[in-house]
Amino acid sequence: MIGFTESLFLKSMRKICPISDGSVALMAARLEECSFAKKDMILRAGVYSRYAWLVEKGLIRHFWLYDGKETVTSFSTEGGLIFSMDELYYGRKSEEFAQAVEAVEAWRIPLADLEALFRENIELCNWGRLIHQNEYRRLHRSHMERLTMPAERRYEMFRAQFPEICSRAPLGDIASYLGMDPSTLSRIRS
Amino acid sequence: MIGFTESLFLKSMRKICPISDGSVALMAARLEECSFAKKDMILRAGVYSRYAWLVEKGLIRHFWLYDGKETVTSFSTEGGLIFSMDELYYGRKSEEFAQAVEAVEAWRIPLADLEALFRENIELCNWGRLIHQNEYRRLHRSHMERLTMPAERRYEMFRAQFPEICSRAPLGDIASYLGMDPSTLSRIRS
DNA sequence: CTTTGAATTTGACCTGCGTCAAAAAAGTTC
DNA sequence: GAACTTTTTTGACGCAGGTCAAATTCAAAG
Repeated sequence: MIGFTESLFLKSMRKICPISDGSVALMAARLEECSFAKKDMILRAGVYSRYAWLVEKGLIRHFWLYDGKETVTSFSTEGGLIFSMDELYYGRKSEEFAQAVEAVEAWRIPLADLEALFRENIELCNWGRLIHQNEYRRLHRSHMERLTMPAERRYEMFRAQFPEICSRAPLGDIASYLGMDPSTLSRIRS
Repeated sequence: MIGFTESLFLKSMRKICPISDGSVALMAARLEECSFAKKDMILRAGVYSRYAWLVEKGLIRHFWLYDGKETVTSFSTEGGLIFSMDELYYGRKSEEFAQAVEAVEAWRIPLADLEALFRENIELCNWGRLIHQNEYRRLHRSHMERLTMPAERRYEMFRAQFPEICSRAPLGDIASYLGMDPSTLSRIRS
């Protein structure tokens, strides 16, 4: 894999907010390359992971297991940050799974190091805050769409906002994310 | 109204994380008492509000207006912080309304001052972060419930988690929050 | 290639919940 | 407390979308 300095990941970090070379170096010093094959679990519910992953390539789906049924809560792709919020913020075991849908290349960083970087470096701290805020907005919007729009319209919205994911993720996962049956989504698509 | 130092609001702040008397004083210096009658709008979509409100007493509902239809997104009560995330984080006009359901007593603080407090004071900053995280969790959970549970179960969950709001808010608002028809909730209740 | 299992499509049927409407109850205003 | 508004309850009915199941296409592994 290419170095962090030339990575797609760093590019997308810098699209969000300014990060000086010094801050990049601080971060890069903690990173370790790693990769996952299709279907590998990156996070598991009921387990401490101790790491966060910066996604350079690939597609990940996040889901809940509830009453034996999977519910997809979000997707991550190039530029995404994978971690268990339960663990980073509350020191609890994760309630969510994260699984590679496509093969994934990433850097991993110990959660404790990430936390320290956030605490000590204002640029990285702001980056973390902005990631969190954007995630909140996505969820809020998706919740509203679920409450106010019929299935077909929800799919259109999704396609408009995430065309890339729409073509890369399997139908079943998208249907689950949108809160509808796979058969319903299949019918909508035709 | 009583002083901020003896307020319920401060008590509930300190339940979330430690706040020294010094930080309290910093905050108190910026506060101004204010109140709202039942049905008063505290935030309006399409408008800059310039303030945040610390709720000492009363009940507020937050909602979206979409296609002429209101959708309740959350409730705030004693100890809650009311502000437009669109404005504080993105400098944009609010997309949400906030309206007093019961008469409200609160302190208001200019958004710019709140931002400065967050930026400069680590205790207040952490308090802000925690509020935000809790809000995210609530939304996440509520979204999952909507995706995975039938109407009746969703109401039970709501009642278990927010018994207070459940008895104070009108049926119509709770139904909207839970994403069901008022008539459905009325039937569930009996 | 062939096999085997998973994902998607398609059809027939069914049901939870929304819609519409009207009556009853509760709250507001003068 | 009478007139009016708003909220809640109740009933009849319909449909979007779920469930079940079988057929088909796709993908991975040997």
